Amino acid sequence: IYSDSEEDNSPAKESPPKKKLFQDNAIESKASNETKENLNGNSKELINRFKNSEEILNKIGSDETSEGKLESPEDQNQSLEDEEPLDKKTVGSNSGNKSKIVKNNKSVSTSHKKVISSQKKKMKISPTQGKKIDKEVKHTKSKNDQKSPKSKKDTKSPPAKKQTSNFFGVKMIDEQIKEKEELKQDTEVKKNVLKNKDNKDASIPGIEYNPSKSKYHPIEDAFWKHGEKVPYLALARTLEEIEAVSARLKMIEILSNYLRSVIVLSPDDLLPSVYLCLNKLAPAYYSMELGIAEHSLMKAIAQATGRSISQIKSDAGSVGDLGLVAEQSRSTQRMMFRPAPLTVRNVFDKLKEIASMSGQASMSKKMDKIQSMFVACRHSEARFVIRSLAGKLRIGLAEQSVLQALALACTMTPPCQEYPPEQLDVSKTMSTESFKSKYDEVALIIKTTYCECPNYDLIIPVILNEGVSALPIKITLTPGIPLMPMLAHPTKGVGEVLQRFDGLKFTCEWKYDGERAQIHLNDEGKINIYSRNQENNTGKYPDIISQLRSCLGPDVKSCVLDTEAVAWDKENKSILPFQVLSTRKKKDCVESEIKVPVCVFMFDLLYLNGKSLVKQPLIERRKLLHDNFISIEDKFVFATSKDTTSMEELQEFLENAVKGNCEGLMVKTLEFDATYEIAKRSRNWLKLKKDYLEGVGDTLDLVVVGGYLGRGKRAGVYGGFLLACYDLESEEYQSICKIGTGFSDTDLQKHSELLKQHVLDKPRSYYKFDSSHEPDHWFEPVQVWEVKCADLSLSPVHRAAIGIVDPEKGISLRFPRFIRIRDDKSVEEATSAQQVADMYKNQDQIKNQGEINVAEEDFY
DNA sequence: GCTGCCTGCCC
DNA sequence: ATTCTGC
DNA sequence: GCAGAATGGGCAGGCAGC
Repeated sequence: IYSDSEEDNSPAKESPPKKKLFQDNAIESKASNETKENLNGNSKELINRFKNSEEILNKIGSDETSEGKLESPEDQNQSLEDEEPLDKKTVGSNSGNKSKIVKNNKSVSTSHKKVISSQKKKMKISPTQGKKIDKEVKHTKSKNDQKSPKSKKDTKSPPAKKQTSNFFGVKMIDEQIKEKEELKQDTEVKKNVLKNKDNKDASIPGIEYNPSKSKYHPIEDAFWKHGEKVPYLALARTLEEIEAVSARLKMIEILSNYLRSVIVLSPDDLLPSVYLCLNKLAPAYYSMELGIAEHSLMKAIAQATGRSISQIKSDAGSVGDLGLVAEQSRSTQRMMFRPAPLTVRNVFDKLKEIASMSGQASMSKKMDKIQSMFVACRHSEARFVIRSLAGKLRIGLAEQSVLQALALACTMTPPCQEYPPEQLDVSKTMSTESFKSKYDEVALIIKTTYCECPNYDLIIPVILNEGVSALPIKITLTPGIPLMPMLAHPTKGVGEVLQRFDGLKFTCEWKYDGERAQIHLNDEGKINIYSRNQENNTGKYPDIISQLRSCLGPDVKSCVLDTEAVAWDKENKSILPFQVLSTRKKKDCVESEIKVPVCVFMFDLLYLNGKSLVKQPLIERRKLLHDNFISIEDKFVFATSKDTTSMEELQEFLENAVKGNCEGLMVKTLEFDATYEIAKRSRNWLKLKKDYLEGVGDTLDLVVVGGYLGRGKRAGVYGGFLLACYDLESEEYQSICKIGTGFSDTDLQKHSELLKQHVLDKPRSYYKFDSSHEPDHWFEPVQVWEVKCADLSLSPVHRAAIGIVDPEKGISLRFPRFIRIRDDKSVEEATSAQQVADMYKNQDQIKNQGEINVAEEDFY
């Protein structure tokens, strides 16, 4: 493995003098972006690529023209209205450089002001007060930043997720008022922001619904009556309260209060309520997709509000959340008729309808549907409807907490009682300890059931009709229904593995770079295959299905196997890269047409002949696996494993796994804590990969050339960046990857502060990139970052080392993450295109393939 | 019928 | 996938 | 250490628009 960091440190190495960057003579832009010939990137091609190093390639349209066009003119007409003073201040305190920034990014900054202004109006806060909010938001931020280590505790400011600070205005305001604001005030203002309601909204029944109040009464505190449909506003209010809190126990309590009301008053709405909280439509294996995401959603919002897409887009950029944008846009709308209030079931049904639409013109039908929902939204409903459509609720509560809340609700207010129920709050009638132990018991039952049968359509009715205690009897692990898979924790080295499993028996297995495949065989001989996320992959693997029988032992009637499906080169008996596997067709595959064969590596057995094995330790499950299944070359084989506790052997085994084209190792206890009980612990295994090790793995030093405005908790800073390597030959900065992980919150603050001083109004002519990666802001090349990755890949869109390994494809990074700033390197000393190409060619998998090719050539 | 964009799902 | 953070 | 939420590359599938 080529690790450049050390070599590069020696300044002796070619360090090109900073010079002719701006001489155009040398630039003979080889960027011949004529797109062209196009075979589609099919698998055969990829395989060939690994067999012969010369081939034909396909190209996805490139365009370097992205240089010029920055923003559409329409945004520039926005009136500045009453924010003028704020605007002036913002610009005024900028140094010359910065005022240019503001100008260049007019669309972003003006529209942002607009959002702020609408917030102000909504809150009925005078302009001065409004400014104060901005200040204070920033105040906490910078405080966090400056003395993070020490004052971490007292900067208990509202969570970042609620902040919508002005990206550009922030700094100067901060300087002006840096003095003495109390954090307490800050918190209070924040609270007001969240609680304050529109006058217009004040008349809406249910607006005061508050599931977070203490001693919540499921009947009296609800604002709808027994037998009525649950108003969507009740759920929206619940989600709002949850979002305003960061303590998970509190979130669970809030949600459980809402659920208690639903259970008592409107049990039929429990199922849609749960689904809406999870942002799911159905079990994953039903393959129900909305087919709507950010782009379509922006279009829908634009249409519904009569604004332009680019306005919506730029608001989304500065606010960091489409849901909030929608909520704010909506309030400016005047409506002739007030549509009927939304109900929970109503919203859920509409989402399902949207998902079920397909075929010609389905997109515009979906748009209509979204708009009809949108105009019926009141108060915060729009925020959550839009987020549901976007696929993320982002309230700090998800699957595990929903299950926990369900458990709490069912414990306090047991389902299936007559109305009015006798038991509304069981915790009042028993000791704290006995309540707690009952609660734990219920939670474990619900979670276990869910893990063995992740299907709320089955679980919720049983809870409602027969109670939680019926779950373990009625709903059990069944072949044909996927179960949650065991996952693994990353570990930083052999040392950490030995430390964690100190004194325990454990086994190590090669970690294959393929796709998780859970293979089910039921009593009737029916076979199903599920992905790691319970998607139904049965139609994707007819080859596995037709070959499964040959690997079954004589006594196997039914089973569930845990395996990894890996692209397989039969001739050379070797593993092909993940990228090859992923070119396989996904739907309705026909065995005879399969271009990428797979080999299945079996590593666990979860069910055999009618019996669940999840409570058995791995050592037993593995024995059953080996006793009942037969290894078939090229088709079904057991994962290579080794039981050892010797550090040296472990190390060596890891090296071998990497040489064998594997990612690393999986390490699992055999006896102690060795069951497959996901509900108790879902990451019970360890994974050990080469690139986790400190100082090992591929590391590159890359130049930051662009930034993307952050979303959610990254609103107000850049959430991701575009990185480039430097090509000495052409003096180009060639895009190599985007990066968005590895940063602490402080890192992000600092990066944003620095880089916003180097914003360009258009990319430099020597930046090479694909238009699909156009950042929100371009930067001057001013900083080098050390970045780690797991692999280098040939990329259809990135341009690094284009023309060296492949005439039309550049190189990109798999799993890129930020390590640190390299202040000791100038941008021209960044990893070069040639070095990138060398690193690509030096990868074990490429070399392995290369050796085979060489051998073949010799043979002929 | 072809292409490009968007989406969802693998990692 | 990786990584960071509040609890 | 869990749970959740930020974010990555890259593929096939599907629809819109030509």
